[in-house]
Amino acid sequence: MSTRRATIADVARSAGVSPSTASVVFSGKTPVSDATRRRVMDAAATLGYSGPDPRAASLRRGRSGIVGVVFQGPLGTAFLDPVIRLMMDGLADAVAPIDAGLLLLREGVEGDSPGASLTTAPIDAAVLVGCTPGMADSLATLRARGIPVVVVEGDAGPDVPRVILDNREAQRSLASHLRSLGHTDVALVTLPTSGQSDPGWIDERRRHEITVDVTRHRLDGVRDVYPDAPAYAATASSIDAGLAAGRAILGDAQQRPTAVLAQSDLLAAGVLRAAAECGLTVPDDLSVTGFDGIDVDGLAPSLLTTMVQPATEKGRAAGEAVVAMLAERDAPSVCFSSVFREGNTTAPPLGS
Amino acid sequence: MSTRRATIADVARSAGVSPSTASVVFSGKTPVSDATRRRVMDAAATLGYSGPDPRAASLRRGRSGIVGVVFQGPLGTAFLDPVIRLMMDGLADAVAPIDAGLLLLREGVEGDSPGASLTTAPIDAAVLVGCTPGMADSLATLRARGIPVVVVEGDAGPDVPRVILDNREAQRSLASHLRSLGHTDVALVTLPTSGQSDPGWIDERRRHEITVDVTRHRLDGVRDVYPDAPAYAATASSIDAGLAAGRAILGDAQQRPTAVLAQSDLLAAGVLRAAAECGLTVPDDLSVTGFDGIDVDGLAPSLLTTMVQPATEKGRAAGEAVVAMLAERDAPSVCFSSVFREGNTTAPPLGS
DNA sequence: TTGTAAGCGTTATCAT
DNA sequence: ATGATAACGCTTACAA
Repeated sequence: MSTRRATIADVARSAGVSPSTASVVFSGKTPVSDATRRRVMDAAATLGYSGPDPRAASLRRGRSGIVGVVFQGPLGTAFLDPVIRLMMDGLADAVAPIDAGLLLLREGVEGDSPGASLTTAPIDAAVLVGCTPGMADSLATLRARGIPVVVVEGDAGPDVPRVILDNREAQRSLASHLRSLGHTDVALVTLPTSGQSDPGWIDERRRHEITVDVTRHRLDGVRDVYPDAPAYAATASSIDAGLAAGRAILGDAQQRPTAVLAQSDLLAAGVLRAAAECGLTVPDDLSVTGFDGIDVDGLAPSLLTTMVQPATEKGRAAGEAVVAMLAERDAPSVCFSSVFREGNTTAPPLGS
Repeated sequence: MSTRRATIADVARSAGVSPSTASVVFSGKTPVSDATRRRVMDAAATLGYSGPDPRAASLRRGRSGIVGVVFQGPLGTAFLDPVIRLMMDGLADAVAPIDAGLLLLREGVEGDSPGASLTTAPIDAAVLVGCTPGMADSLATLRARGIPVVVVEGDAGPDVPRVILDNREAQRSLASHLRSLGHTDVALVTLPTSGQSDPGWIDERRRHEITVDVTRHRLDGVRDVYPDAPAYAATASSIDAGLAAGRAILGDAQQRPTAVLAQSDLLAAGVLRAAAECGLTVPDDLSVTGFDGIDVDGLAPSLLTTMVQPATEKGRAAGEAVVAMLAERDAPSVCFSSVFREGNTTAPPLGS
């Protein structure tokens, strides 16, 4: 019993066939006689050979079968967002046909690159998630390596296929819905305005410092209808962050809006809670809208009036773009539409 | 301008050095004179060479720098569990020093293996998450490939390092707490009893079909104190599943327990909601305990009485085990202890 | 259907 | 500090 693992050459020799034949038995790329196949498999079993070494195969093929998924924050944080989770499912689905795995990558930490994964990961393609401050760097790195990239919910220039949502229009629909109900005094809760941002009212200055596309576009959508609606930025897309924002918005009984537009369902759930704290009945005293159309665990029987976005589809589209690019085909950018869903959290303002 | 990408040999030639020297400039494994380094870097820049091809490097080195993380269900579902998310963070942390990436892998689908990722992924080690039905198969595959494995919350036999929790003892602490408060009539809500299971009461037969270690051990912990406590199995660890279970348990006003032990905080949050539906005040009319000690988004101001488990630490330990094994060192199994935390959801039963 | 041969791009070892 | 050389284990034209 030798110390080194058997190679396909060993198997071939032991089976009395050529290495190429043995290779083909495993890859199935060429017909092989049953007798030969059996001999090879037997030899493999005997030698404890469990198939071609993926490292060698990927060098030879020029492909690793791995797609990188690049996030900015801690992984656990990224997956807090239900939309991201759904997207991952769609992505996994779409790359399954080419048998690709998903490698979790964190965007280069600022300054140095200690664990320079982006520069050394054996990936065939990459999916950039979200429009992040470091995206430009990541993109440059990837491009230098000649690795195809697709961006989800971000803008990486004309040459990079993107998968996006009609954020502005969708958010505008929600605002229009409120206006048609008769609301004139609304406020909004936005997603974080930058990678690292404090909660608080968005003034003119801060308005111009919004680096997160999604946040800006949805804000614009509201402003299309309510140009002067005050906006409060949350620190994350979570119920707790929404609760905090809701308290800030609803705290002053003298100066309460009749409706709050939250930029995500999770935030809206928090606003709902804040409303309850303030003794407000939704939708009678206050209307609340969300965004995403996910199932917020534990929110029932409330059903948010929201825009349902095809999150899984977005991931699938990104995956399909990757597959296309790896097949040397063109990958078009795609923009998905969100669908209005009326729940039980919106109604005409009191006294209208 | 040739069509093929520059290799390290091209760079070396262009810089007037040997390939080995150029290689060393990039790997930093051996001192190189400043002048030489500069020449090589310049040549690389000129040729658009962005560093060694990871595929070739990994073949040569015998290492890919990738650690596989094996789940059973859809990725998005796995990440629903906050404990898993935290574990991923710890894991990512622990493998960062060896600059390893995390590859998401799904346990072989039943029967055939269409996208046979486990058999062909270029991974140096693998982390199996949870005790799943298919674990034995995955393990066999990995073992045949000679890939080191560590299991989190599962049992893969004596040779496989494991990272586990004192589930039974921890759950027993909670039960003891309730007993010491005076509760004699308790019920419990368990995690799913198998990969695919319906919700419902656990009878003697089903009791023996529990394939999920965590579920069984925590159940045992309760039974150590309350041998006859009825148990209701949830379909998932979520607020909604806990709500459903809570309704089943609390629905009959004539036959209500005075306390419910849920096997996860999310489930407990659902039970809390069910209690509210039934008009019960917690903890006066009903005591509820959780398990995990996570921050349930939106649960405040309720604070569950629960066992706080070091989820991130578990991931870190798994990562450290991987690092050890890759360094040919022994990786010990570790068992973490959970810490009792008294919240505001438990109290003596009414009239005691 | 099977065999021959030529790399894929690196890096480790051992000299110098 | 640098260079020559030999693998690493596999796949795929192409030939037979």
